[in-house]
Amino acid sequence: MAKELAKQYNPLEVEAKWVEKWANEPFTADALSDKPPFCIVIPPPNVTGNLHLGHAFDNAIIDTLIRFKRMQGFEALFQPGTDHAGISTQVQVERALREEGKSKYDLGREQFLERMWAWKEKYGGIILGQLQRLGISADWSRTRFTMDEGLSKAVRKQFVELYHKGLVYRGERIVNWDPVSQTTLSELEVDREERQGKLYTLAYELEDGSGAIQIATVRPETIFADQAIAVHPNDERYKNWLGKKVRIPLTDRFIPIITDEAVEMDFGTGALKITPAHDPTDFEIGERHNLARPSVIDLDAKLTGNLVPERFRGLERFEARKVVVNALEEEGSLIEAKDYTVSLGLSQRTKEPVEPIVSLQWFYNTDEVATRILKALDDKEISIFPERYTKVNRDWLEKLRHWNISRQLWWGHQIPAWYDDAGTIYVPDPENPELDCDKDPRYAHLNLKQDPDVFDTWFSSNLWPFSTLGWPDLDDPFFKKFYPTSVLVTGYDILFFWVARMEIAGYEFTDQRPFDHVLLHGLVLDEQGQKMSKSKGNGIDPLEVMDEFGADALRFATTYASTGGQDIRWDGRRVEMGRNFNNKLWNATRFAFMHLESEKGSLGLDEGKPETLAERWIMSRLQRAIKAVTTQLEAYDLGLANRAAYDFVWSEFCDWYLEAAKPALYEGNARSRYILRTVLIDILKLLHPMIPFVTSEIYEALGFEEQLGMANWPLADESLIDPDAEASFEHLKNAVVGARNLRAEANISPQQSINLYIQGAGAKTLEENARVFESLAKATLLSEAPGGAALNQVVPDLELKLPFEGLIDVNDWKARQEKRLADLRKNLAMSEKKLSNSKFVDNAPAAVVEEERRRMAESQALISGIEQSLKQLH
RNA sequence: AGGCGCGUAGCUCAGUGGGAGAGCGCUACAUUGACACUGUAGAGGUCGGCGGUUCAAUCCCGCCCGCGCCUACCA
Repeated sequence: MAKELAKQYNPLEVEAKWVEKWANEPFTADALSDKPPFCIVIPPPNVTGNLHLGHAFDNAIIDTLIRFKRMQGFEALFQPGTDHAGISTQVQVERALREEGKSKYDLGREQFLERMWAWKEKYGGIILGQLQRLGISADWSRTRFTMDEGLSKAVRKQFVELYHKGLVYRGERIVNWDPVSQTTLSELEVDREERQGKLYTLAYELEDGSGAIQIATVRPETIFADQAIAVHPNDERYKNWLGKKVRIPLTDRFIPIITDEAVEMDFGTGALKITPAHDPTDFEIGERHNLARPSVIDLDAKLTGNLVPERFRGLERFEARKVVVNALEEEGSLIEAKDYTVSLGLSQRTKEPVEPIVSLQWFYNTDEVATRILKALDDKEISIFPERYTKVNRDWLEKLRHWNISRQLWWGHQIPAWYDDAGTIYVPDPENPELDCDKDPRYAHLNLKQDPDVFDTWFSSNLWPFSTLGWPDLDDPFFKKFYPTSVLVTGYDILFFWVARMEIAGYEFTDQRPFDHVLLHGLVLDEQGQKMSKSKGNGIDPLEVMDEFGADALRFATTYASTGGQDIRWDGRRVEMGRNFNNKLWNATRFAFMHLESEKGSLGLDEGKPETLAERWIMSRLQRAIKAVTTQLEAYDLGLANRAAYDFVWSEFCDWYLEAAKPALYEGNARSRYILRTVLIDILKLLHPMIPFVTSEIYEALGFEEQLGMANWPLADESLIDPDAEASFEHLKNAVVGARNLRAEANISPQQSINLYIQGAGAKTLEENARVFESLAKATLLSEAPGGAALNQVVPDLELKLPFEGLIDVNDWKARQEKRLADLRKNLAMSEKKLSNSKFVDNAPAAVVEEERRRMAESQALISGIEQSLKQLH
């Protein structure tokens, strides 16, 4: 087992080796095993995307949980895959085409899709390779893609069944149109942004010449599609005008004045122009009053149609606004134009202002299933971490609108609906959903054309937790074993987009929750606390980070920063912290190996119980660390688990145990070597889910054939928890720190050994562990108090005397002691005040009162000790 | 307009109803046989402000100030 380990840990070499191993021999899951299942499906990244920090963060968390559970004895499945990501993928290919001077229409649908698939083949594997670089233990033999055959069947089944249940329907509704990508968008794909605009007040003259009604609008270019002017039914100002007709400015068309409760009386003039085809609110008002909804804006966002005076036709909407406003001013219909902040809807993908248009689209009515999910959330069928997001989830479900599931794209699942010449809809039968209607003999006499549109991408990724496991094949062993999945881990920003829609699909199609738990984490922000985005160019490339510091360092930073669903401001110092820690672990291992080598092949270890104080202490502390890390990982508190492990390894194992064990180890003590090895192995196990590479490498170097990821998670042995040893070791530490402090005060060089006399209640422990103490403090214990000049150091239960004749800055030393005294006296006063307060003594728990008494005694002892040593100075 | 989160050491952040912690940075030492991606000893905070509950508040409650995010059909 002896291995030469480099003095400094080199993650690149080590990680490359394990990346290859885990890619070629992935952690496969056995659907038929007896072990309890634990499954997490990956939030599928865009198939042609590149790894960014959000992915790295998310997958590091997932993999930490997966590896932890696998070691705990669960049959763990990390289900990987990618998403076809309709718009953003198609946009990429169209951009490439444009560089060739072509459009998708030049190629036609079939050829264009061939290009899309070629693109997918070329770039589709990149992000998975990048995820492998992170060391995630996904079952790569089960990689899925939303447009795989099986998953496509699932989507088709979803649509067909919903259609026959009457839950998806085709209807004319107002939708968000992106004139650039030429498709509709769901509410969630539209970002709201505040923009500086104008609020125009326009006068509409009454037909009878008795005056004019004034309305306020930010979109004067849409007046040509106006169908009415609406006022609030209670609005006294307009009572006498109801039913009268007014003329639309710049035209000779007249529209009625109606009432509707949606109108806000105190906004603007209290009168609202109703343009059903170009505004969602107006559309609803129009529906209530059976208004027509003529459109005056086409799909390229240009003014169009007979209602538009000829001189305005063909103008782009924003250009049209300027021209129309000028004309209104000339006509005298423009009363006022004041600055106004408008909330504008922008396409998430193209950043173009969205145009509300009336259009024939497919909608999914989720009202009923939403009610069911709300109950499930109340019943805790699904638990969300952090808990507060449950309410956010609920609020969204409560005011769900019907979901527009059709997209005017070519890349995706084409809608399996056909129309005959009369426009009648044909959808496959639920019993035979794969049979296209135009191939169905029953319809052979008809001229059927398939709907050219595809489904919203989320209308396939909502099935992900079960479509990846084999659904709709209910007998698929993976579906049976791993569904419902255990935890869904993702950023809170896609709670609505994806999580809620998986809940919908899960209850609709599998009649149960798709996951037991949802773990939502924060977003990774840049150093300034801004969201990272391509357009801002403020992104950090995780691949560069891994190349410089190692994937383990990045993963360390990730779990370290993962607390309570809080956003994470990027701070490279956390990665350095991880790198330094990995190096520390590596070097502690190098040290351990010096004492674990054996020429004869046998390690010659004494597998006994811990005996010395240091051994009892470290074994006790180890049990506590095991309990802490386990509990915190189980509670998804990765940040706390990380800290518990870090502190134990660095501040206890390295700083104290290794140093305390040195005398025995250098003598070759067989039990010390055994304890050292035991603790090291458990440390590797505790750290492995967070930093899998370095721990796997060391574990292998220790001579284990089975890789660490398959090893058993350590169980705390309560019998090894030893409060006496912990208290005694505390004395030892206090004494060592006190001695080092004395040395520093006296300006004695670290190489020079010192003599020390120690008295007090803790002195016995030190005498019993003289060798360890002398080694740690580089001191020799004196059996008698020194007669001459000495420097004193008082610590709890101990007083140290350092015989000292040399020169020191007495005033400096005195000043420090005085400051310490002042602090202690303050503490003492506080303790006295509390203990003399009968309410405190009566009400506080006995243990707290007892602790206060102990503290008071300690303060008193320390004060008198320090006072004495100050006196002796004179 | 509602909802949520945040405000703790110079910086980035943990944390708890019973005298506040980490990493980095800073000061001073140190290259003894794991590690300078290191060790040792230090300095540094009235835990945003004001009230309340409590024997006890940085932590619970209320109000206020600042920052951020998410929802919303005021044109």
